[in-house]
Amino acid sequence: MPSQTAENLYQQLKQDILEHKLLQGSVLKQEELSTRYGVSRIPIRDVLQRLKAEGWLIQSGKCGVMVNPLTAKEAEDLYMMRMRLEPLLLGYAIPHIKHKTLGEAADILEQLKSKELTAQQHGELNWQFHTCLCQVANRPTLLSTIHNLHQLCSRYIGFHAMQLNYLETAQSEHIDLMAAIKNKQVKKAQTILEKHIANAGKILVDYLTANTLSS
Amino acid sequence: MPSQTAENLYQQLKQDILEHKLLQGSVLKQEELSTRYGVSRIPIRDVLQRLKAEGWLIQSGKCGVMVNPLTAKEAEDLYMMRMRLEPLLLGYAIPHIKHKTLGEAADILEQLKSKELTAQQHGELNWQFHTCLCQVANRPTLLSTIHNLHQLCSRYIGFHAMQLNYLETAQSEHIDLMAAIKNKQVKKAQTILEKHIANAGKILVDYLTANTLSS
DNA sequence: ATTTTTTAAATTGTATACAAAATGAAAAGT
DNA sequence: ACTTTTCATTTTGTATACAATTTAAAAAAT
Repeated sequence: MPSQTAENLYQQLKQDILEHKLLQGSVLKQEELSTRYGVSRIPIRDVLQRLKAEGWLIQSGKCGVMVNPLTAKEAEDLYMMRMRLEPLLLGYAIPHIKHKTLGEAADILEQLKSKELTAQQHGELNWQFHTCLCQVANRPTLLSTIHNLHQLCSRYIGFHAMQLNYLETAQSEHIDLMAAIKNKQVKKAQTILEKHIANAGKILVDYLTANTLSS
Repeated sequence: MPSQTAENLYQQLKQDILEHKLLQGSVLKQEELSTRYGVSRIPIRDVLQRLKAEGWLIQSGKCGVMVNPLTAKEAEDLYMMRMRLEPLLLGYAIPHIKHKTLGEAADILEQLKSKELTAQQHGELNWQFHTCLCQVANRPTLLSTIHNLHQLCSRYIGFHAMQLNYLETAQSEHIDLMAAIKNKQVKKAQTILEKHIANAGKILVDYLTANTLSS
């Protein structure tokens, strides 16, 4: 096993980036992280490599890594990709979705109604909703790519109050989506999902550009 | 800098996977790699983490990594993703493509005609052709995702003689693509590219399933 | 004043060494 | 014969220590 502590370290660092405890654009020193998380530099290095490959960190200068700054452009790219990939996965999944799975999805949707969710909780539930529906697709490569995109997107969600009015529309789109899936209307479900992601992306990108968070 | 030797090690390992010097499905031991490449286990670990995140290696059992086996399913996923993402990037790029860039692309296309190319050389040229056209899009996030997909695909290209008849059709599609780009016909260029990738993917997947390389 | 060069501090890269865990084979039990 | 348990071996995980590189700050030169 990648050793429970190493896995924890990975999750912890990611969460700290999500919660802006590690600020975007800040350069991370291995020694610093080492003392911060109470481990030596080797497990830190392992995690840094992974997070760099996943897009959480980027190279800073000749050596050194920094927390990938949030930009409207990256947000747009991430949503554009999700918009094109998630319907594909859903298409594979639908033929294998059983009533039981739909029930589970509905449950998660219910939990998503709560207004008392942190950004991570919201992101986590949202991902559970999608995985719940898509795990039966049995497409590990596609799934892991999409999972990574989702995670990176969650950095942007909950950046400010922005998500409040977004949640309203999202909920009704999710319900439409569930209905189409139940009726095995693949094309229709894919279109709904595509538009759903496009909407969310547009709201986000507009917000980010309006707040001139660099382009 | 990620130290020239570490970067070399990364490239070397990738190439050895491409050339089947490290066999698909084989479990890699850190110590073994350490002696094989003449470095200690630390740089090996760094590279393993990265290759795992990029999809070259996967977890094997509780600990240990193995060379991700080639499957028709993965190939299909990779091509499906490229099919949906590359036209998007091309769309961003076309408005910024100048005559000079088109000339460079044509040069690369010329080199691609050669029948005396190894699988990697072919893959490298193919990527140069696409990057050459798409770098002006100025979309780093999208580009790096696509780059990774390309690299993973190159494991499948040149798996056998299969690519011979593929190359013929690819060449003419590339020419059509160039023409559409020159005339700034964004939609048309995107459609050509999408179909081009779909074709290549279909040929590959059919070949792989026919040769019953697990599904 | 501005640029270049030098130089010292900080930081990463790597090796060695040891601890913890996992693997696999032998032994014991059923 | 087959399963379970035990135990030795292998392999990974981590810490410490040192070398090489990079950074940036001070000094020198234009």
